[in-house]
Amino acid sequence: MSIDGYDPTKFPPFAVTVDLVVLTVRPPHLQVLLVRRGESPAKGSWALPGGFVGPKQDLVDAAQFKLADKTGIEVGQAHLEQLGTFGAPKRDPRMRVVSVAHLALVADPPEPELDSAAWHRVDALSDSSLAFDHAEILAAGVERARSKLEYTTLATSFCSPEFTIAELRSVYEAAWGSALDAANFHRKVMATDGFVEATGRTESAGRGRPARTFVAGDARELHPPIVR
Amino acid sequence: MSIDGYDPTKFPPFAVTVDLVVLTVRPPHLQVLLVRRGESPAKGSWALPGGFVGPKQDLVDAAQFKLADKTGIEVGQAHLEQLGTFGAPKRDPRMRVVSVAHLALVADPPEPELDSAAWHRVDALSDSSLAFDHAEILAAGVERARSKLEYTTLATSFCSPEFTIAELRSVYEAAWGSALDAANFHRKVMATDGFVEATGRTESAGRGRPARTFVAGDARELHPPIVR
DNA sequence: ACCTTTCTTGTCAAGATGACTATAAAGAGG
DNA sequence: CCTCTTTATAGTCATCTTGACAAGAAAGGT
Repeated sequence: MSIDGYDPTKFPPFAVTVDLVVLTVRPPHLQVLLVRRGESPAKGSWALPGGFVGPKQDLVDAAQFKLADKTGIEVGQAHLEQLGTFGAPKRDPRMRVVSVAHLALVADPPEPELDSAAWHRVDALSDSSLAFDHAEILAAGVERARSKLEYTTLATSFCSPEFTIAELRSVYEAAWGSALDAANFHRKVMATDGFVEATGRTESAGRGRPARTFVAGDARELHPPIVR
Repeated sequence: MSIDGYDPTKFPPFAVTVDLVVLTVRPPHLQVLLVRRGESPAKGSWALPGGFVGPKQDLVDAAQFKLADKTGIEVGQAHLEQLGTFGAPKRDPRMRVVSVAHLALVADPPEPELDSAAWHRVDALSDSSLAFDHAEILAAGVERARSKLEYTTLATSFCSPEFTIAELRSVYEAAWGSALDAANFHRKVMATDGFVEATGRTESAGRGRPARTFVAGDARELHPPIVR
């Protein structure tokens, strides 16, 4: 090893993968996309979608590719960010695998084509039902999403392009698992410049007064935050 | 590749390293520990300390080890967290290297023993003066630290075990580069349960009324946050 | 026509914030 | 020893934000 500890010509062998925590909201539930493993180890149990990073592939590109593969969602249709890297020596029993986990937030996803993939309620999963350390990764993803709802405008990523304030509120309620006061939420959202922009149209949800519809604004951070 | 995209027995070859963003506050400046590269590429330029992850070494252990190696700071003496993973295909010209960056916050560090390591003011570094993509990693670390000061009690990690409110305030001022109202800061800190705990002692800084000293409390999050 | 439902606006008291003033407790210098 | 300067800490007050709730608006159901 060089004095810098940085001579990659003699490196220990690692495999690098991406794993995806793909979240969506179907009120009143927060859901995650899981795939059933077809091979050992942990054959038959549910796992996060993931795969190898190609030799010349950027990390986020690998995640984009896997997301499109599993959900049909293309670049720009979903929010995608790096979540964290999980590389405990024994996390995969076969060899040393370092997984760069990514968090994806999607709106109105189609049902998965494959039987081996399905949406699961986050609050109905037990830790032991996921393969490898995926329960830990999922927990990190859910906590990241929950906290980013507080101080960013990311909630709009869970909504269709055009949405009502009530739909936006249902995102918060599903993610946080608690009810918010509709009037105060409305006031708060409207008071934040660039969070949402009115379309001028309305949408009737069947019963009750029709709601005005909005599109996402260009603000990315919330000052002040929406508190849990 | 298996149907899961997860057969690590035929993996593309990656090197995995850890890089460290080690920050400290020497009022009124936020400083970062850099090492001068002794080898090509980028020989002679400054870089973040880092090194290989051992074949059976956990990521955070590799970071701990490097931190102790460069600063003499042992486990538990500093805050250490994973920052993010940087793996662009050409970030190292020699081969594919994925670096798991970590953020360390230390108090009162000793001067580095080696000439090849030194503390640098964060606000006096130009992007082009750092090797590889280390300017990007440093920027991510600084932004993480700045924002965590807002909503966590991490500022105490930059202080000696026993500190005054003014010292705590100087951490915020150094990190954010702006002055805070001493009276309001004092009120805010004292109003937050578990942020600091009084020792009963005082400490004279030469001139002015001596300040009461405190130790870090057991709270980890700030409700409400201290706003920038 | 009336009730129910949902969206939206308004009210009000309590709490938090920012700017500022005032007092306390030390050292410095005559 | 007595003021001046400096820093720490306490207090004041107008303004802003919040949470709880009431009330009006606009639809569908019966």
